[in-house]
Amino acid sequence: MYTKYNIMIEHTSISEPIYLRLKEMILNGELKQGEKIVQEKIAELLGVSRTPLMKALLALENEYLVKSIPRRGMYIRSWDQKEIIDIYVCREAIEGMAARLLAQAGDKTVVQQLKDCFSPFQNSDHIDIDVYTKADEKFHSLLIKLTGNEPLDKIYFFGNIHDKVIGHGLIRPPEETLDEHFKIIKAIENGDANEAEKVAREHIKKSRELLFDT
Amino acid sequence: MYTKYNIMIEHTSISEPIYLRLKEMILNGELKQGEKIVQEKIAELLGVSRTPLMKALLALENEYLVKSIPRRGMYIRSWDQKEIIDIYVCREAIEGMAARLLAQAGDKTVVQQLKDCFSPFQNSDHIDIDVYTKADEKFHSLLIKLTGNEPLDKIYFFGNIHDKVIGHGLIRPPEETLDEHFKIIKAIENGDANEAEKVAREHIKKSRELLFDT
DNA sequence: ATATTGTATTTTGTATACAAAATACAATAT
DNA sequence: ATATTGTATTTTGTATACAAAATACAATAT
Repeated sequence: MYTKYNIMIEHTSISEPIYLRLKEMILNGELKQGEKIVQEKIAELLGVSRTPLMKALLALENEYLVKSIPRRGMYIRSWDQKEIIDIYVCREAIEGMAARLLAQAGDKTVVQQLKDCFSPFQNSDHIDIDVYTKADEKFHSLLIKLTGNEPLDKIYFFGNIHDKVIGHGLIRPPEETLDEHFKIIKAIENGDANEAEKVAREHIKKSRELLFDT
Repeated sequence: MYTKYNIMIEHTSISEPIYLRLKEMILNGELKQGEKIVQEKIAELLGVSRTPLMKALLALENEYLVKSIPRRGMYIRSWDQKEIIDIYVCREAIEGMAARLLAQAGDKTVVQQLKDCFSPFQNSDHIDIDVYTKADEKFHSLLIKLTGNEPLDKIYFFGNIHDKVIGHGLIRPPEETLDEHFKIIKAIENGDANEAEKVAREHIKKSRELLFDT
């Protein structure tokens, strides 16, 4: 037990750091898929009470990372093949629309930021997979964020699940996807909304089709 | 105050009825946009404590109906013009994809259910606006639900905001939209995925453009 | 008259107590 | 040996207490 109410001044509420820690624990596998979250246990582990923990868990439930069964408890979510495909279909719709919006907006700084994600790999003969994976994640979340459409960003919580599902790797090699990324950026730069949406969608679709041999 | 723990056996938790009641209160205007939710007040009004109320409020926050400002409180959300447009853009992406999926699925019962929404109005010379509004809401939520894509349904919480925003009416007259609805259904029936997505999108887009003269 | 400060009141965020439900597991019956 | 019942233990859902932060508002200074 610790002295009440006189520590922790770095944040507005402890729910937030709890939320972040739990998310980290889920994504890096400290908490395993299907595992039950016994509230008292996790609360003690994190040195907090159940109230802010519950708040964090509800937020994670909304992001599809935690599943609650009433009166039974909260569980780390696991995804079967159908759910993963369904999530990729959502991504296809969301990212496609994002690419369209960016193409319509015609903002040079947007194009620059997207290019910056991949410039380190452009003339490199060996691409470090871990670095590229990070860049890829960055690119996809940036694509949504840069639209400035807050609701669109809010419904794009699938990015997290993505790299959890495929186990910290890539579905397809950088040689293949790097070019697709540039095609998306190019279409945005050209202000070709239809093309931007089309290639953004195909990019996601190809990965989905390769995840399982659909 | 009421006797503890021995009433209310019709549901697994009281958060749920609280959630439903609050949602109703927000949508029918009992709670006004921008209004602060003083937890103790609402909890007393509903005859519950702050704990399950908070749970309900967090769920509503995730649906964009409530906005939380840390340490300040929870407020009924209000939407400015940009947000409403952004929400319609999301709907365009989601409903467009839903129509595509249904067209690909080629399920006759799906088509029938969609037709059933509007069959009462087909040969009628006078359409009751309230009845038609209900049918319209039903159609749009059904379009998503029938895909069987749970994540897609989860991110489609904008339907609520829709009729809140426009004040329980319709943006465009039934004469205009009824035909569009049938066009969407027809494309789904024909299994024409591209056409289905296209007309579903145009349908939303037209309404968006009419909401404000964009 | 307006701005500033200080105090009282309200409200939030968190911890905790406790009843009811769920679960574990031993004792008993088949 | 397996199934069933009953009891003990664990865990959840809810209410509530209390500190700290936010707010309201009166008293004082400019």
